[in-house]
Amino acid sequence: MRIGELAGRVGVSTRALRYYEEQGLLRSQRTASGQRLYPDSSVDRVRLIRQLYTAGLSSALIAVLLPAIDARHVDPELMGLLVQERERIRDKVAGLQEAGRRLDVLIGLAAHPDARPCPGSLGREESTEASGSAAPGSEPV
Amino acid sequence: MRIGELAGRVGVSTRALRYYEEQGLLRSQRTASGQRLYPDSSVDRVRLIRQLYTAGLSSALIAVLLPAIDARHVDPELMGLLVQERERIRDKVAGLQEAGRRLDVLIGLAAHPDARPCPGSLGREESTEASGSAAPGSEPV
DNA sequence: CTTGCCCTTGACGTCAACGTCAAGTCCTAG
DNA sequence: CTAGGACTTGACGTTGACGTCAAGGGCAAG
Repeated sequence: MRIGELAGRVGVSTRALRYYEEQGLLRSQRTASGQRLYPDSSVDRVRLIRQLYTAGLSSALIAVLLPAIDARHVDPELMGLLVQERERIRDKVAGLQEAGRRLDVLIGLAAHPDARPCPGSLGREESTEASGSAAPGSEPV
Repeated sequence: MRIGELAGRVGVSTRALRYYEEQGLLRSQRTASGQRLYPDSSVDRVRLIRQLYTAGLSSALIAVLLPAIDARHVDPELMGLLVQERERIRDKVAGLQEAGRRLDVLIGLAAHPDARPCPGSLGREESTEASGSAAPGSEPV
């Protein structure tokens, strides 16, 4: 298939596909006149690329990752990056879930305006400071 | 405290703190000479801002969100954005976890090079296509 | 008074993943 | 043959959250 059809199937722009190729993430055959031709497998391939992008991986890392996925083999120097990136993803998930709970509290607040939310579930948790020297009132946020 | 101390405590740059103020996320008192002064509570405040940022929320949304958090009340027009953003976070978490599992497979692959990974756990899942018209060999990726 | 560090505003730079426009080529339908 | 849509490369624009540099003021120690 040509680039427009692939773009339409996956739901990305043709610009993006050319960009992926430029970054070494995607290859293509060419017709005699220079137009790109893709096999059907490119659909899944681009979906995988998108998935890695949305996981926050950079083009450079994806570029070294894809051959490892294809060969089902990682060499040790890549291994470090992989473990490190895995940890980053874990942290990111935790942060997202934490923020998600915050939003849930706010959303539930509107649904049940009477039920008081758990203290500290909306920020400023450890307010255990008995701040004595501050002039009360007129304190900024 | 002044801006440098706040930055040091939270672990962000002074530039970031001024940027937050510029975006309406953070306020400060000023000394007679114009230097910013923050109460201790700003430490938690900035941590909360960082958390919302890392959750992928924009400055604009955080700017309308923070007063709602403070007042523990959301008005209906904000409510829509909130639910929408909640859904976006949920999707993002799912995408991240999926990519995390992919990385886990690769990592485990290096640890146990013999155990064969589950088919499809490394991309190109539904390869159930018996592609008949493709010339075998010399097909691009 | 000077040294030195912290602070101020203003303005321009950065980076990544594309969007967008330009000028020309390819190809299919009628 | 011609219209028009799909394609090519090249190059510049965009966006958000800051980084960084410039030029100057504030302030405690020696």
